Amino acid sequence: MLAVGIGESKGSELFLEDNWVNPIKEVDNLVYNLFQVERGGFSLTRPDDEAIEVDHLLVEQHFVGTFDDDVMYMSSKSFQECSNVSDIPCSTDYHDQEGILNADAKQTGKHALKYEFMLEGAEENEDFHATCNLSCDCSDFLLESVSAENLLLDYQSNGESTVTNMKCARQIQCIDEAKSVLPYIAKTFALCNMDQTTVPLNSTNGHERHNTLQSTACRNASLEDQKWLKHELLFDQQVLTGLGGVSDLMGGALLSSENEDMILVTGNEMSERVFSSLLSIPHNGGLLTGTDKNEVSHGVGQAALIEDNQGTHEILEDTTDSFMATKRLRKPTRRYIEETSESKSRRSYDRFKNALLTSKERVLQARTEMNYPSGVTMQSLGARQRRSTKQLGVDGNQYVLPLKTTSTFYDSELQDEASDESTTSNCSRRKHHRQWMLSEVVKLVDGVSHYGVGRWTEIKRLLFSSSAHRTAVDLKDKWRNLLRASFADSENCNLAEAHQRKHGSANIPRSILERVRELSFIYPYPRSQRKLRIADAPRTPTPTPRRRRNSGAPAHLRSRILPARSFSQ
DNA sequence: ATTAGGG
DNA sequence: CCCTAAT
Repeated sequence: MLAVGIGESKGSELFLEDNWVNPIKEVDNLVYNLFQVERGGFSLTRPDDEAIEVDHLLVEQHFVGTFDDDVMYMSSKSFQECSNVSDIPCSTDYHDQEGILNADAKQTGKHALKYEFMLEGAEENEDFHATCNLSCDCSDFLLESVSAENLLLDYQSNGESTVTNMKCARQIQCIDEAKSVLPYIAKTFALCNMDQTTVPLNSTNGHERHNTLQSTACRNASLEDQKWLKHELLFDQQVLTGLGGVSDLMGGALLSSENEDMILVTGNEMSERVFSSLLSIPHNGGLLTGTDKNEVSHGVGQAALIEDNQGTHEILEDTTDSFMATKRLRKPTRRYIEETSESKSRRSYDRFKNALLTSKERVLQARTEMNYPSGVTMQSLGARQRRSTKQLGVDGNQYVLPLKTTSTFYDSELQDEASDESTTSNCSRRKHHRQWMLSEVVKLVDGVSHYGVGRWTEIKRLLFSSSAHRTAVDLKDKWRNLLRASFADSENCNLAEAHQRKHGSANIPRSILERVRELSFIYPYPRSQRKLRIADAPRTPTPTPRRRRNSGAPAHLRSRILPARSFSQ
C-alpha cells in the first residue's frame, strides 16, 4: 500500500521496500501556486480538500503565495503524517521552523543557494550519514528567500527494512534566480516525500481556480509545464534519492560531509527550460519564450490542439495522456538521427523513452545517465579528482554537491568511450569482440543488482539501450564471466592480484568483483542484498568468507536463491 | 522472444 | 562470442 505508485506493471519488486511517499501532489501544488503568484499576484490558500489522500497519507498543507514587488513570499505550515497501512508503519514528522519558504528579498543579499540535507540512518549497529550541499550562484531575480527546515523522516518497512531512520535537515539560505529556484523548491518536497511518478496529475481538484486563468493556451501551457516540471523534478528527486536513499548507498557510497570533493550532479536543463517557459507565460499571454522553444512550444501546441477536440476539464484530468501525446509529438527524433545530431536529439529521444519507463526504471537510468554507479563502493577504488565542468557538458545550472567521494567511474566512462572509438578501430576490436569497458561493467552490475540475474533484456533495454552491440546474451555472458572472476578473486584474495592482472579480469576493480560476488549469493532484492552490507567491505578487508570453491558455486547458489524474485510480485 | 548453458 | 535447447 505504501508503495502506491510503485506497483506499476512489472518488475516492481525493486523499490517496494523503500516506502516512498508521493511528492507529486506537493510538487503540483507548489508549482500551481507559483503559477498563481506569477499570474495574478493574488494569494491563495490551499483548500483542505486537496490534502493528500493517498491511502496512507494524511497530509495537511498550507501554502500562501503572494506576489509583491517581485518578491514572493511563501510559507508553509508544518504537516504531520502518520499512517499505518498494511503492516507498514510510516510516519513522517515534518518540522518547519520558519516555514518552508520564507522569502524576503529585503533581508537577504546573498546570492547563493544552499541546499543541504542530511541523511542519518541507523541500522543494526551501523550509522550512516550523508550530507550534501547544493550551492548555486544566482544573479537574476525573482526571489530571495531564506528558509530553514528540518525534516525528520522516520519510516520502516516490513521485513528487513532499508532505512530505519532518516533525517533530512535542509537549509535554503538564499535564492536569487527563478531558474534555479523552482527546481530547488520542489526538490525540497520531492526529496522528503519520496515516491513514484506514475500517479496522474490531479489538476482538476482546483476547478474553481482555473476560471481565473487566462488564455487556454496559457493554461495548457502551464499544465504542460507543470507536467514537465513535475516529471523533471521527480527525475531529479529520484536521482538524489538514488544518491542518498536506498540500499546501495548504505553500502558505502554514502558519505559524510567533511571531504571537500565535489560532485556535479546534474545539468538540469529540463528544469531550466521548464521554468523559463513558465516564467514567460504571464508576460506573453501564452506565448513562450523559453530557452528551448523547440521543446516547450511544441508542448504548448499539442496541448492546445487537444483542447480543441475535447473539453477543457477532460484535458486537465487526463494529463497523462496529454503528456504522452506531447511526448509523442516530440518523438520524431529517432535513432538514426543520433549519429548526426547526437546530443540533442539523443536527449529528446531518451526523454521520450523515459516517459514510458516506470519510475523504478527511471531511477536506474538516472543513475546511469549520471554515471553514478549507485552500489559500487567508490571509496575503495581510490577517489579520482572531481570531474570538470567541461566534462559535465552543461554548466549553466548544475547542482554541486560536496560529497565525500565522487563517482569514480564517471571519468573512466568518458575515457572508455573515447578510447573505445579510437583504439577500437585500430586493433583491439576484433570483428565480434568488443572489450568490455569498466563503465559497462558497472552498468551491468548495477542493473543486475536492481533487476536480478536473468533479466538481461530488461537490463539491456534500460542501461544498454544506447549501445547497439551488447545483446542481452552478451550481458548474461559477461555476468557469467564476472562471476567467475569475482570468485576467483575472492579465492586468491591478495595473493593473486598480480596473477589476476596477467589474466583477463585485469582492470576490474575489486570492489566491483566483490559486489558481483555478493549479488551472486543474495538475489534480486536489494533487501537481501543489504544484509551483506558492502559498506565496510572495502575498508575492512572483511575476509570475505570464502564460502565456496569458485567453480560451481555461484550458478547453483544463484538458481536456488533466485526464485525469491516471485516473492515481490 | 528470452534465457540458460555448453562450446 | 556463438549456438542451441528449453521455456
